[in-house]
Amino acid sequence: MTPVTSDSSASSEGTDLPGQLRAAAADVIIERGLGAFSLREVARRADVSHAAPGYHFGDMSGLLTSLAIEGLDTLHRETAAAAAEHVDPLDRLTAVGRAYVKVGREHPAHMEVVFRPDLIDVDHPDMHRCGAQAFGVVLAVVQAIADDRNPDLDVLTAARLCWSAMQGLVQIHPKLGVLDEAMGTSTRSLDDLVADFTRLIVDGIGSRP
Amino acid sequence: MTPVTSDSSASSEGTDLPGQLRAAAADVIIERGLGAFSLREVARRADVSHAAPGYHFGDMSGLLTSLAIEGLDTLHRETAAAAAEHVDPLDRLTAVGRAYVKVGREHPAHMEVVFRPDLIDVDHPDMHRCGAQAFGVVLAVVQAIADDRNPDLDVLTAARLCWSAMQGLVQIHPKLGVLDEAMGTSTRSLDDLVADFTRLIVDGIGSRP
DNA sequence: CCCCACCACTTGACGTTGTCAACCTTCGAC
DNA sequence: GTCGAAGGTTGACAACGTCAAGTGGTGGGG
Repeated sequence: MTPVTSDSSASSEGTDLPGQLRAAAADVIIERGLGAFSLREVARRADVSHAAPGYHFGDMSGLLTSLAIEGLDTLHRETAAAAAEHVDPLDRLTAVGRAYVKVGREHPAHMEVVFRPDLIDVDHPDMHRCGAQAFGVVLAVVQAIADDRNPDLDVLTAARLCWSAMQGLVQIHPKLGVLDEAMGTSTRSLDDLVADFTRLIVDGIGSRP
Repeated sequence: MTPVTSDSSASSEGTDLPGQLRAAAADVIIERGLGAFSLREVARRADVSHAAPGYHFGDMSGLLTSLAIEGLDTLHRETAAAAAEHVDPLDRLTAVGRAYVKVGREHPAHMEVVFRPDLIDVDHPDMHRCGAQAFGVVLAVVQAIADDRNPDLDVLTAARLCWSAMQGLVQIHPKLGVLDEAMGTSTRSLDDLVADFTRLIVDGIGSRP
């Protein structure tokens, strides 16, 4: 019945319905939020019948998983490109962090869906592949820092920390904002927070002078 | 019509329907996941009519918000209690981190809902209050570290980093697990990762000897 | 004793949703 | 000219969230 291919192979242009459905899905998520997401609304925006998304992606999880894979892929490409623009290891780490939150800002629907195991199929092979590629970028940058200044560093753990801090930041940044205005503390932009975090992670918060 | 009180005031015991509904909701989330959450299933488990949850909490967002507030409250109490058990600032930071992931492990439904602005009402006053209290614990511990070893530390930013890292860890830990077995790297438990992260955050990943 | 208002639900209904079977329609191969 | 598949559409179904209206019990005033 349903092919469940989710191919993005629309050779030239114009009639890539899976792609249009992904784009419409991202729009719906941005405008209405993931809580009010609906396949039928996606179909309506793409001007196809209500069952067309199901035909191409099997079910809702299939469509959202496809979106998540796209998100992980651009995350990989953007962070890799940002890292390649700098030679100093610390500059590279900061650039990767900035690229991370930039992807979160420019493709909020994609990034919102990446870490939602209840909505997507986390065992999809492409999820594994793209996730490992993206993590590889962080790993390489941290390795460069270790080579440059701290040969004894546990690179794997440090890379995990960097990823956790960036993802945590993207997730709780809005909440930090309201917390700030409730406590009267100064609000900082995402980019500034990335720079702050990078410096703190590198230097340590308890560095004895 | 609907009271939308969501009071947890069931004086003695036995007939605290809002509390039973919260408990049932947590069970549903744990067993079926947030994606398959349904008010009617909650009502079924509490053995009440399908509209009872709506009567007490207004709508689905009301029930989930109530759950999130409960989660933030136990997060606040558990981390504060853990911090009080140690005097050395570093031990306290590690203990707070462990308490954070412990709450995430023992009350997964509550913690899963805390950072889902699309499902809950993030502007609920109790959300602000409990969130600020919980953040206050982290802030105090980081302040102690600053007093002890690094008077120049930007305490607010450092506390934000700690919270982001912990929350990011809770969120992406399952993904790290599958990444590990895909890359052949060693898998670490959540508690071990907390200890690793704490040490790295304190010492810095680029600490020149 | 009666009545009335209120609380804590229940009942019933409506519109929307995800999913699935069945059905068209176009198109290239044989 | 017929076949078969690709790429959808149509129709149906059960489950869902939400809301208006109804119901039983309880407590207090007259």
